[in-house]
Amino acid sequence: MPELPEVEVVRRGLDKWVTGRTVESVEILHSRATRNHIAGPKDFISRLTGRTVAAVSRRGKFMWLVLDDDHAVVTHLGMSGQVLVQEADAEREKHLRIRCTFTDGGRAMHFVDQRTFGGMAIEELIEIDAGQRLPESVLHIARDPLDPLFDPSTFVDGIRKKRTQVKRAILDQNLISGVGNIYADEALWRTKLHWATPTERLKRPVAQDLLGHATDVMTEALAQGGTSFDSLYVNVNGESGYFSRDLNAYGRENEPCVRCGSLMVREAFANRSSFRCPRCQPKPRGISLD
DNA sequence: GTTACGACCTGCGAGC
DNA sequence: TGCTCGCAGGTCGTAA
Repeated sequence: MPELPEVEVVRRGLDKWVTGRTVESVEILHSRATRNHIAGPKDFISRLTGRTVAAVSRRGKFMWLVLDDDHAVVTHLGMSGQVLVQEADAEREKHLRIRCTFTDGGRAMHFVDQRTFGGMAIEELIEIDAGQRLPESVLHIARDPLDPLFDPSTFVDGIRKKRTQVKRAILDQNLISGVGNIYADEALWRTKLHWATPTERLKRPVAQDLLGHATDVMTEALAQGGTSFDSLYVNVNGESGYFSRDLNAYGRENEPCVRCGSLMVREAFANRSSFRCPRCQPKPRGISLD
């Protein structure tokens, strides 16, 4: 889980270290890392070699290196992806998948991914409204709450029209992007909502409250360099963030709720885990979870 | 059109 | 000690 704050930390690091530099060589060490580049690894290498990085952009958990030819290197970290900026002679990581060097002979860019859910692909940039350009594979992703053009009313109307559980809704990247399992649990805890609350029962103020808490928790996490449970979540220099210390729900099974003291519980949710306080976030009336 | 769910993938820890 | 199994979970394709 790299979610929005962790991806933004990486984007800022890449913007600092890679923007303005020209790619000298590209090495692909695991073909799965470029599986979304339909034309194949050789085409990926030939398209990227010699190109200059003009900027680094992001929407939700997707980020992309804007190239000087109206294309972009779309990057998703998946569950365990890292983009590191390493000294050219640094020792290679065990799970190094893609390596780029630059013509200035400075630090190289390493895409490292243990579980290979992440990857890179080169796509054409497409002009959308507000003069923004997005890669095609990102067009369906909703704006994230840190986007200046994010429209809260679109989210509130959208979630109330859905017919699903509230946690499924806020994990839906077509409705709101950037939220993953960790920040979904934190936002629900702050809003005192059970994860299975039907979206059609959400009153407008509650939906607004949920959005506010989701935005707050991700903004706070970003200020601390993101959340880190282990060495998988790091910035481009390989350093971890500190927000895990401030989590109130995620990963706190059998620990006292910091609000009421009840023991937090972990429950199965959509092939993953969900953490909640049984007192602050009671099961909605009339809902069966069997 | 919308929602739910399985598959993908690897490292780690628990249990035997 | 070594093996098996469950778990972690973001996205996509498919089924309902």
